[in-house]
Amino acid sequence: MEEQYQFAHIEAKWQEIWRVAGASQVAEHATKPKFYALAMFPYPSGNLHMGHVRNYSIVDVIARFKRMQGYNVLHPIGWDAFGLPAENAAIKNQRPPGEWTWSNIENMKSQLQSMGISYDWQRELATCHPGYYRFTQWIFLEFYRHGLVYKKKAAVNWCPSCSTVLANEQVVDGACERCETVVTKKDLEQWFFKITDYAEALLADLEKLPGWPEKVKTMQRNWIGRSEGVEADFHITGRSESIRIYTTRVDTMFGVTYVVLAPEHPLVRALARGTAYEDQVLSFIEKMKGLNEITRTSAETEKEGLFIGQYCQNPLSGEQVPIWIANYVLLEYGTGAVMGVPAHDERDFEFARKYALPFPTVILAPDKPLTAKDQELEAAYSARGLMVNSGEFDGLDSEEAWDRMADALEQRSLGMRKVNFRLRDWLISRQRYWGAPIPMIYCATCGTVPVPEDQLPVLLPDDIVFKAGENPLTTSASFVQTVCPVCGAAARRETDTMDTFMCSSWYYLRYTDPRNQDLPFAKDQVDYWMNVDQYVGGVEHAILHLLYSRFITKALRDFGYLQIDEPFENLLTQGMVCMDGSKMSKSKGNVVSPEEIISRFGADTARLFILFAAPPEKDLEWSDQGVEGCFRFLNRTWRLVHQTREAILHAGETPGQLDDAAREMRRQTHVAIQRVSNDVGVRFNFNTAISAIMELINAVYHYKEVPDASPAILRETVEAILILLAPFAPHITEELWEQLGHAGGIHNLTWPALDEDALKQDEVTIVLQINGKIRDRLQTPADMGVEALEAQVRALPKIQELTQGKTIVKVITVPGKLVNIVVK
RNA sequence: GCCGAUGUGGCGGAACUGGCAGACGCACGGGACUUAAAAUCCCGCGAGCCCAAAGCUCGUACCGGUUCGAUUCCGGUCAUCGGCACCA
Repeated sequence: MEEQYQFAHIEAKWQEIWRVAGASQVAEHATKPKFYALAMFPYPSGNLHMGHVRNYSIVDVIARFKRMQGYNVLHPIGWDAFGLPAENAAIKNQRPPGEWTWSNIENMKSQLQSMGISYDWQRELATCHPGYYRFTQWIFLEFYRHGLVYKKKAAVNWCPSCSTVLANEQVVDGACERCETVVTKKDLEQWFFKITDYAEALLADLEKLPGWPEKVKTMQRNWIGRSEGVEADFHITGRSESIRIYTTRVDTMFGVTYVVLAPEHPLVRALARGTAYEDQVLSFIEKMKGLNEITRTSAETEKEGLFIGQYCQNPLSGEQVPIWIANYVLLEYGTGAVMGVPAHDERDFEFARKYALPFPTVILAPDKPLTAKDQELEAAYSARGLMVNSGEFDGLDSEEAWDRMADALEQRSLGMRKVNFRLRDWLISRQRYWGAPIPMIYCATCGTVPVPEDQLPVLLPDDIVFKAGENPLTTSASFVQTVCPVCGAAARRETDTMDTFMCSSWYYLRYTDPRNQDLPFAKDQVDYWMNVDQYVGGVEHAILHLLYSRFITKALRDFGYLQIDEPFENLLTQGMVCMDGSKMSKSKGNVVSPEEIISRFGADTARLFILFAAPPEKDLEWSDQGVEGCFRFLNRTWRLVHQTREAILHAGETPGQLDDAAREMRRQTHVAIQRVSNDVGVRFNFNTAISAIMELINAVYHYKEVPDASPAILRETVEAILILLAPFAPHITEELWEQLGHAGGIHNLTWPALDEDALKQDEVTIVLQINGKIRDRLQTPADMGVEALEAQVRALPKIQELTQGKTIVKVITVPGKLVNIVVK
């Protein structure tokens, strides 16, 4: 009776052996090419979920494959350990957030280890460890030193439920991306990172990332939102000030019939002061303040506005136009003021129709007759066309007029070309405890003073009170009260902590030198390992994490700490793990726990299924039966080795003379080597790689029953199966490799080389078509010439019958594949 | 509204450069083994015409085009998903 596949025993055995041996530890290497494989590090929520399993299985296959190909592979893991859930748990349990976090890390670490992933555990890091966040603070200070951090009072996004501010990127559909509470606006003094200084570079360098999915690059482009336009001054009639507007359609400037300011625009109150309009204006402003962000900025909200009693002058036409305020103009974008061109802008059109403002046409559609009356317009015309009613610019094409009018404004010093971005500066302050404290001190005499580098880290205090709705750091007297590093007087510490995205924007750099006590990373190490050759994670980070990381990398490069322009060479965004058509989530109750699957079938089965069920970038539908199928496959592999083991152990070194069946078996082995190498190494289609191995197993099951099956060929095939399968199912293959009498470990082998000669076939099947429709098939020698083949095909009775009475127009022959006879 | 992606059997998916549509797996059906069941092994499995076979016809969301030949290329339509959305 043959031995059973005891996955639990085998997996525990090899995990211990690998752990003791430090099997995946790496250091810089003088000659081997390096490869940096990275999965987005997890938040220590407490338990691994299937999304993690998928993410880490994908990267592990890549890492193991690259190792076998001779690369020096860095494959690290760590914990994105700061954040709100720990703090909420602290409030609930009245225990410190660190306690919750570290015990979660411990638990998830053992779950991760049960998956048999080839991490270099020596490099493990956690962002909540003082040895790490010390350098998060260090980076903050570097940015401060270089003028890329500033503090300003602004109307910021506030999540009432999380009681903290949020970055623009963390507001999704007007709600908090974490808890989905509707975000409000609050005027607060906050710390910002000047990501907008890098807007142009962040946009332009997307071109340097051919290894990124187009989808992610498009999302970043949209988020950065570059637009080319003109700023122009409309002089306010009877006053000294001007209103500066921003427009991308300077060519429509002769069609301006009003100018609109955002209600919050600083000029508004001044312009209304003491006029008959003042009361109305003030109450309109109040009304706008009361609206939440979603209704305020939604395109569906009806446009609403108010004339404020003043006029200004069109800088090009000289015309007087009324000044309005309206809800659809945003203070934060451009100059907070726009010109209204109802005939050529959809929004202005809607607004003008509501308030009976005129809409003169200044650009004619190419096919539109000049007779069309302005008031009969049914919609704004926003495309290019012929300039009319535009003074000296009449008759020009609108695109040419754009440049001429911009020139005219610049010459008269009434305006200038301006590039605008939708991207705003990154708000990094958080009114929370469980994050890296912002290393700044407020002194009554010296002002805002950075904490000196040698005083880092600014440690999180323990003497705090956790209460909902309050920043816990403000309750720690020992933390708040400090001395000024400049003058030594009593001073107050900054009590805000940093956005956790700050911590996760540089962790991939720390892995290259994780225990450095003096610097976030040493130059030679970071230069050796960076950049990340393959990064894998969920598409939900397309903007937040991936944009911030690119920014931090570029800035650190400019400070002289890095040589790279971009952190992540290749990016793979994996799909979600779904069940019953929707993403597995606790709230939907459709979760399958990795722990349960691993205990029932083993880690190898779990890994294999999650890689086999779908290509990595697509969503994956969970199937319990599919898991069982993969388990069956591994059992089949196990039995195959045990059934052929005796023959293999006694096989001679050389196969000798091969018969047809042996040659065909050998061919199939090398077809599989070719396919798996390409699918894993080039295409990242792990599902088809696994299919190819399954096919090879099916083939050898038949071959081993053939009389006189060659033991040497059996050995080559079975060993190839194990090696090809090793990156996917590391434990079972390691065990079976040992059982076949090999020492030294399957994962230390070199990836099998392809024997091109073995792929050659003596005979091939040729498809015979008439007018493109398949009529027959023909076995021919593989090396048959085109003419001989065509002659043979024409002579076939079936082909003769089908072409009888018709004229053969031409014959198309694809050697080794098909012959198509075109008849009339 | 704009941008991007996707659409193939009962299901997950394959077909890499325009050349045998449906590999591989799941489910299902049949058979072998077994006292029996499980496990395992073998065979079948897009639809229609047909008792069946041989054979023929249709078939990759829909309509059309290019081509000897289209799941693949081009134009249009529809549907689903994702991102952005009063950004001037």
